[in-house]
Amino acid sequence: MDKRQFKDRVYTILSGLVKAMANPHRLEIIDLLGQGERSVEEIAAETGMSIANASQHLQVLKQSNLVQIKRNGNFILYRLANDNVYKSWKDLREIGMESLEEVKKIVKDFREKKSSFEPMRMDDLLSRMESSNIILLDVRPEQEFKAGHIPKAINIPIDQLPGRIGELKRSKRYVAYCRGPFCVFADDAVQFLTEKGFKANRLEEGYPDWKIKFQAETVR
Amino acid sequence: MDKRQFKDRVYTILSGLVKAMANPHRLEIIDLLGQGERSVEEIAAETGMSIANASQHLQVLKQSNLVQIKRNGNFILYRLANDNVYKSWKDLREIGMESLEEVKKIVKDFREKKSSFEPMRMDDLLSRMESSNIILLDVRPEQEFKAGHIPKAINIPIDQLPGRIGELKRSKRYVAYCRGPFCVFADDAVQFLTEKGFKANRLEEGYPDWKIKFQAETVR
DNA sequence: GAACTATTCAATAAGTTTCTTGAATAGATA
DNA sequence: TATCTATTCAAGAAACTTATTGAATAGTTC
Repeated sequence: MDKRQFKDRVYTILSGLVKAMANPHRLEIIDLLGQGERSVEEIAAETGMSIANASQHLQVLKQSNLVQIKRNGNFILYRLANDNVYKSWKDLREIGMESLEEVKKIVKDFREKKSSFEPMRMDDLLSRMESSNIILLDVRPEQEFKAGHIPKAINIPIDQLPGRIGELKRSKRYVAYCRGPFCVFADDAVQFLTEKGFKANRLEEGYPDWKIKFQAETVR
Repeated sequence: MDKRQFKDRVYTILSGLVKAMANPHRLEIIDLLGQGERSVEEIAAETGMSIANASQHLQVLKQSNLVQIKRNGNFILYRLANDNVYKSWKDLREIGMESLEEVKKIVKDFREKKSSFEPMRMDDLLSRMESSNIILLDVRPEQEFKAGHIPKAINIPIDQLPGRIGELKRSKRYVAYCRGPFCVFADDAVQFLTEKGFKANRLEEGYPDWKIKFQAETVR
């Protein structure tokens, strides 16, 4: 095998991997599976796709070794094959968030309606949490919180927030996080809390970002 | 704009970015541009493509904001738009190197003909260089070495190596590196040095990987 | 073992990507 | 201003990708 053949083969295989990610639905699936395993039905419901279409896209991801399956009763559960998959998605997402004006604008416009405060970055949060009166609020569904969360966070799922507002204190600043930058639970929480007179920001990143940043070694 | 519209738009734009990377030639171009800027002609020559085809692929990368251009005399020079682009490619590459058996096998088979020693990882290298008698050997063309290299490395371009073998000492161990894991200059160097009775390994990673790992702050 | 149910498969039509060829362009040099 | 040269554009054929539909499957539960 000569140099050119070697390169052609390697780059062709790797481009196959990239092609498997190169679809809006499949990116959304990868982002969702960053939360933990899901059945085809759940994936279809959360992403607004038909079941047959979700299944087809999941086959593409499976054939490229980006996801793996496990049977549980009547359901087949899909999960990301390893942490590198989410890490790659995160990097691609960050190119978009940092250098595509179009993405920046859409995200900014969408959030502007929900909050006048800037989102907080994870690096800032961790340094501020020590000394200040910040409370970290995980607004994902209970099951996801139980599967893993940022230390010291309290869990009030977004749909329970109106009923549990009494648990919160006006003297604190609340920083809400959820699944990632494109998850809107945190934006909804910030909007609701701000309207009720609380101090609230969203965290730019979500739980999976914290996990790959700080738990990489322990997870392996 | 509702939640679903917001997500559809963001994921569609980001998938456009991923699609722009989802081609073997374009991945090779990104990898090459990790070394520094290049003209269309140089890119075509180094990757074995026709000029028209290289140009067409460069247009795709440019339209997705992955590369930028600069005119220099008669030539148009292409370069990566920012460090995140190489970082994303690196992560995708690493999924392949770590979890695609097919990639692992091709790389292993190709290297086996060149060397019986395992490649050294960057993390190992840096800890060993202090105390041991390792010499780091950059076998890229002189111009690339001058544009940036790993500290303490000496530069002997692969095509000058046979003529300059007298500069090397048999008491040392030589660790050769070049552009990245799929660059074969280092493999050729290791093969040559081993045949001449020197102790030599290749470094798994290349210069751009060192750069984004250790120079990220200074470059920004 | 029968019935059930989540998931996959197969076929199709519309849209997209790729490479090749040869012509066109824009900018630099003389 | 004319010439030169690197790069881009345009057109077309072949090969992929995608969503939809309805049928098939495989594994579980009763």
